Amino acid sequence: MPITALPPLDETARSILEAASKRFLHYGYGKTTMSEIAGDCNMSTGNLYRYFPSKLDIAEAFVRHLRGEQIRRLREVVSRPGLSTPQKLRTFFKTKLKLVYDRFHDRPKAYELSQEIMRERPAFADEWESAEALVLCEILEGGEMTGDLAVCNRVRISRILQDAFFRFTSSAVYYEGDYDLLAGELDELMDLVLDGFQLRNSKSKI
Amino acid sequence: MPITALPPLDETARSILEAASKRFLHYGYGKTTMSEIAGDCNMSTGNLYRYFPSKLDIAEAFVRHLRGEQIRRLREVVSRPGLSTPQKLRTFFKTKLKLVYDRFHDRPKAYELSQEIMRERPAFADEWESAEALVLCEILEGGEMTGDLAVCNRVRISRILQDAFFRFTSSAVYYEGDYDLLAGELDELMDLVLDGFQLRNSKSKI
DNA sequence: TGATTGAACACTTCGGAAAGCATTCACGCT
DNA sequence: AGCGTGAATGCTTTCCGAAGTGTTCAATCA
Repeated sequence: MPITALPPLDETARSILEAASKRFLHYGYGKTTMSEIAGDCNMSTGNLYRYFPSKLDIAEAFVRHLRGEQIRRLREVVSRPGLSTPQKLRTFFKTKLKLVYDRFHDRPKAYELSQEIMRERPAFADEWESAEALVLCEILEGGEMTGDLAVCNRVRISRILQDAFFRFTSSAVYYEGDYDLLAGELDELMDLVLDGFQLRNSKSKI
Repeated sequence: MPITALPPLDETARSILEAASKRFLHYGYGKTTMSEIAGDCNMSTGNLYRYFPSKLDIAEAFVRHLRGEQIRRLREVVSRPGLSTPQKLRTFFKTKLKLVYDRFHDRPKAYELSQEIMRERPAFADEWESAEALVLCEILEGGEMTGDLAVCNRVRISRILQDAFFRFTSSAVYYEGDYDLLAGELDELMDLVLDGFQLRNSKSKI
């Protein structure tokens, strides 16, 4: 099930989500209260619970939305015509770096919200990693078909790639790191990884 | 200047450091007071400041000692005779994974102390990364000389390798990850990286 | 004179009471 | 029945005075 497959929300639920999202983005999760959300929607706090099991679930729905957009974006840049498999892999991770970096720097509340959810709902973090891995798998599959890449255990290799580029997609670094520096290192690591793939491909063709 | 080059400490300073270390390991940094350390050394709190500028500096001296041991250990396993350059690289990162993993799991106070210092003294974290990079550079240099490796910008490649294996040496993962799982992924990533090096080496020989 | 002391100072942490919050539920309203 | 309410509940956060702690320094010691 793709991460973007949200259960459809009725109109009331959507207005709750919208009101909550605005406050989450502006004031942060902790500084937003259920009564404020209820007030924005002209309803009582009790009624919110008819539509969402808890405050955290409202936040999760919102983050799910944000993440869905990210996945869509990654899929989009990667499926642009004329890109070779190596170019796709590079684009994938560079786009991800840029997305996380930008979000961290100019939408700090959204960033903080994601962190919050990931801590409280580890399963959601896993789901998200899998959704990304799926996009990687598709790139690898494309590479195998065009002969750009040796046949491999795609699921496993996706995981290994996620490990390899973890530094550029984890938040730990963004306090210290300047974007161009990170992007430069990402490029060089990608060069090395692609050389690895190239060797495997030429070997497998013998 | 290697990380192990500590300014020599006079006897009083050493006894302070020893007393403090015991308490840090047993009770943690926060739960250890200057008066306790002073009491252990049969002196007044004021006198501690003749030997260390602050409590944090005592802790730093201790962590510096621990880290020095780690570097020594890494250097040792890597310089065992009969190891090829690829084997050295693999051993380096697997040892580091094991060191961090073990410390996190069975010496939590020592781990917490390191984290504390790294947060308060980012410069120390950099120094530590550089000290490790130096060991990597030496491995790469050895590889170039024996022809196992193409000539490269060793400092840069060391950095890239640190990036690539960041996930296995950062702490973020140890909450979730089981050791064998991590070690398995590390091995596969190393396979890929080594394939990359091999391609570069064969190319450069043409 | 250089090492050492311990009281003084400013800052942080702590504990318990008060306020605020997410969540529930018995009850209207339509 | 289904939508909605708002007071009641129990948990968490916030205050704020008191105790504790890192650091300094004028005085003492050897």
